[in-house]
Amino acid sequence: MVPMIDRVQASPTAGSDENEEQDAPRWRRRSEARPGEIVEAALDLFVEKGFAATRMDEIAKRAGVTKGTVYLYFPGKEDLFRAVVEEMMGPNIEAGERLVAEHEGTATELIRKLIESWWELVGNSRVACLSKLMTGEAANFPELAQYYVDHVVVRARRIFKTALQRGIDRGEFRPVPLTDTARLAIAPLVHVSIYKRSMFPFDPEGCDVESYVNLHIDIFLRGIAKVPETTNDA
Amino acid sequence: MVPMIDRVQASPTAGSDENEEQDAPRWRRRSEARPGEIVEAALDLFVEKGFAATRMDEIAKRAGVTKGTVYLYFPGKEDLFRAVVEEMMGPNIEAGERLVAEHEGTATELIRKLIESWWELVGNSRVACLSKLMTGEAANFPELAQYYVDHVVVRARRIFKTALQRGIDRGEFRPVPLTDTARLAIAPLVHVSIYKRSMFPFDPEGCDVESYVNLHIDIFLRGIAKVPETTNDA
Amino acid sequence: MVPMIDRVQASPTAGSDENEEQDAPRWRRRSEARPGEIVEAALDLFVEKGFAATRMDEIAKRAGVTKGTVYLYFPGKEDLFRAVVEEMMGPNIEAGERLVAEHEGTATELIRKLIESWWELVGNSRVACLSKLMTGEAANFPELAQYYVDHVVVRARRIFKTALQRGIDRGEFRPVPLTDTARLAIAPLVHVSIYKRSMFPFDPEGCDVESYVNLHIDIFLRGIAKVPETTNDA
Amino acid sequence: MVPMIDRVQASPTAGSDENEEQDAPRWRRRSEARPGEIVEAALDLFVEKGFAATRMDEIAKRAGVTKGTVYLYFPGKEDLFRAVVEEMMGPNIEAGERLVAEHEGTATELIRKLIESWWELVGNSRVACLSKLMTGEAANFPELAQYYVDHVVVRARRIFKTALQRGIDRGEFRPVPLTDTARLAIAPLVHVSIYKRSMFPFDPEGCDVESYVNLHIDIFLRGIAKVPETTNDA
DNA sequence: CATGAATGAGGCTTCATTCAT
DNA sequence: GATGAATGAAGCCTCATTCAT
Repeated sequence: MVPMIDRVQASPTAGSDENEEQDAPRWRRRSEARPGEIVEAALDLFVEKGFAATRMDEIAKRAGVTKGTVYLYFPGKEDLFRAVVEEMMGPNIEAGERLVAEHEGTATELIRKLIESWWELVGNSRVACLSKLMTGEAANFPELAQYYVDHVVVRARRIFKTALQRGIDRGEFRPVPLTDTARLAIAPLVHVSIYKRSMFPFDPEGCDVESYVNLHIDIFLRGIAKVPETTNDA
Repeated sequence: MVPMIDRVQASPTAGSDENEEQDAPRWRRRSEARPGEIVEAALDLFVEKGFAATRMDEIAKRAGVTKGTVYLYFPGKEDLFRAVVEEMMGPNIEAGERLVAEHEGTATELIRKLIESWWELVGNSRVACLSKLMTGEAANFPELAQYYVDHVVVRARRIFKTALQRGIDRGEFRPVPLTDTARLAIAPLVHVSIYKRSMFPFDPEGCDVESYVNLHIDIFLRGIAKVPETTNDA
Repeated sequence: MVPMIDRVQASPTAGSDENEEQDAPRWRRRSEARPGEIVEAALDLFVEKGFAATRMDEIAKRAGVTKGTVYLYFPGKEDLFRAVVEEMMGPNIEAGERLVAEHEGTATELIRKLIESWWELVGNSRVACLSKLMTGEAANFPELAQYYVDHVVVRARRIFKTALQRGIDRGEFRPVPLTDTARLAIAPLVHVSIYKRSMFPFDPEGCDVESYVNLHIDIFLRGIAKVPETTNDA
Repeated sequence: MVPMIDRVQASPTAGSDENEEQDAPRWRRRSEARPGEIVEAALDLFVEKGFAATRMDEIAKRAGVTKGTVYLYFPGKEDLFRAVVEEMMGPNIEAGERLVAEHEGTATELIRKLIESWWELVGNSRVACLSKLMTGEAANFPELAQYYVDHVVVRARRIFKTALQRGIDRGEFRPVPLTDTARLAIAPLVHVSIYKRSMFPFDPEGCDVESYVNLHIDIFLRGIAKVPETTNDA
């Protein structure tokens, strides 16, 4: 039983009015924070090991509680999983949508900004875990997969399609097919955020994601840029 | 590719060691084929549902045998998993390596050929499942992940790095950083082959992978092409 | 009977030790009533669902308190069960014993009175629950079962045996075997009070217990009555 | 692990072709008998301790198998319970129905025969356990209780009602209310068969059920017999 | 006193694995 | 070889019990 340690790591900002001294009471009432901590712990483990390979005990221990406590807040393992997914699928897409709506300037700049802020807001945060999670569990949770595709994947793609269309209209981009091009704008980002959470520790060639993303922006924008005469023959 | 199954069912006369006489069963399972069928079945299920969520019963049933039979060929579930992974990580990289070694012509052409044949040989076949499989199970099978990264990921990347270097040397490509650019050449391919086995059934916007891959080649090659004067400011 | 509950809610001014001042709560639960309410709630549920299938939460909720409170009054679930049983096995037999001791008149009248008053005092009240409870839990609480048999069953049977003996002595009844006849006098009563708490809700043919009991008295008394010459040959 | 002993006790007639010598194989294939043995074991324990208080391990051990084996034949504990109940509610009522249909002779004789054969066929066998079982679990398995009442209780009562009506028509019996009288004919039988499985071990006054049943027949038949002039006023 | 969050032993159930046939 | 009944360790979940507030 190491609740203190875990708890301290999980909520470093919690406030210093408790657990400062004395002889370790078995537990402490903190009901408001609990569900959140549990979801966090569950997210980490589900992403790392998958749904089936994650034991409820592990989740509980990482959240600084015991098995039974998890069941005070979630009816079962699947419900916890759903809660994790739903929690992550919150308001993150909206930022991108606002960016597109409010942008004034070239579409080139907009695309650059979208990719950069996607990485900042999403790719780097725990929300990016969602990609890996859903990729692994789509077959086991079809209705969640559907929801994820509809509310995250397609929506994110639409943002890029809008920006691309604007660029084409303004004469900045070649007339590229919107859907697949949007996919190609996003694919390297999603891929790297999945990769980061799976193969990365084993890859001997390190990767500075920042540079990687910038390189992607560079190549991608050049790749779709309007040119006077065709340089390549494809 | 499913070679074992095809061979066994499609060419009943091939192995002449035991079906030569008697009352003509149309074909007879050759016992040597068994492990192959089991590995095939296991691959499908592991890829679809993950290692932990796949039951030995299912694998056996899909392979057309009973649970006990699986244990005649594989000491345990983990061993079967390793066998699956190892079977897939076979000779597929070599084709690419030969392509690079033997290619005569522009690097642009080489890159195009590499991507196209990657898709044909790998991305389209069950070997591409490996990406999804390893992505999901890396944390649970670290030594396999390490092996996979070393023998597949890094090696594939090296092929592209070689081709890129050649293009830079010949003045076809801008001087791009090799590793990340190689990653960006591959990322959309791996991503789509993973996506195809997870979210695809839920994506309302269909995807013609052929066009997608060609579009990727097009944008990518333009993106790294040498240009007389800078078109974009990045 | 539910005396505790009635008293508490019906006489808010009774205990003047704590509700004398302030903003007039209409009534206030007197802490002495608590254990009684809990026992009542527990009885209901134990009888309905059995000991093992009854949760402490349910008992607490039905008693209007929380789980923790139950443990202020009873050390554990088994202790609560024992308390329930002991509470019910109180002074109810004595009424019958007094009836027999004080009765002046025919034994026929006495038997009739015993059965009628048994139904009024016992069969109709929650004490009759005890039959069902002990029947179901005898194997799980042997020492309680023993106590119950000794102090309730055998004692009740003795009452009837005494009455029967008196009737035989006075020439009202045939010389019947005392023990089994006493059993036969009681069996339909116990049976109906158990039945009422289990199958009754499912029985499409309703049952007016009053008539049933009177019919039993009638048939039973005719059945043991002394007759000049045998009508039946058994 | 003591499977042999249990198995030997559970099926003494099984046949001597096995387990005679040698070094005790861990288990032996006997799939046809298994479900029956498990139901038997489950019945015993459910009757003795109730559904909730009976552990699957116990059932398994008494059936001479292990926990997991039970789940090869029954999907879960509740299903096993249902199977037990349904198994017992088989063809036992029909014997009574045939008896009534085929009887030629006095209604008095018929009633006597019904009660006697009820005890032989039902009261004495494991089927009588059903009464205790359903009495205890009615609230927890309402649909089973309903089924039981409809197919056993009401049907058995109808048999007696028919016999009573015949006796009244033939002038053997007084005009008694059919339903309640039928109940009174059965109540002592059901009660004793429940009692036998709960309080009996604790009752210091032994009970020869044979005599008890005969006494019941005697008193009951005298009680409903037609008499020249009314002796009692009820 | 009363609360209810937290605990953890114990039961139900699954499933990888074994082994007599 | 192949089978599938049987096993039993391990995971999910419940709920009697504890205890800081």
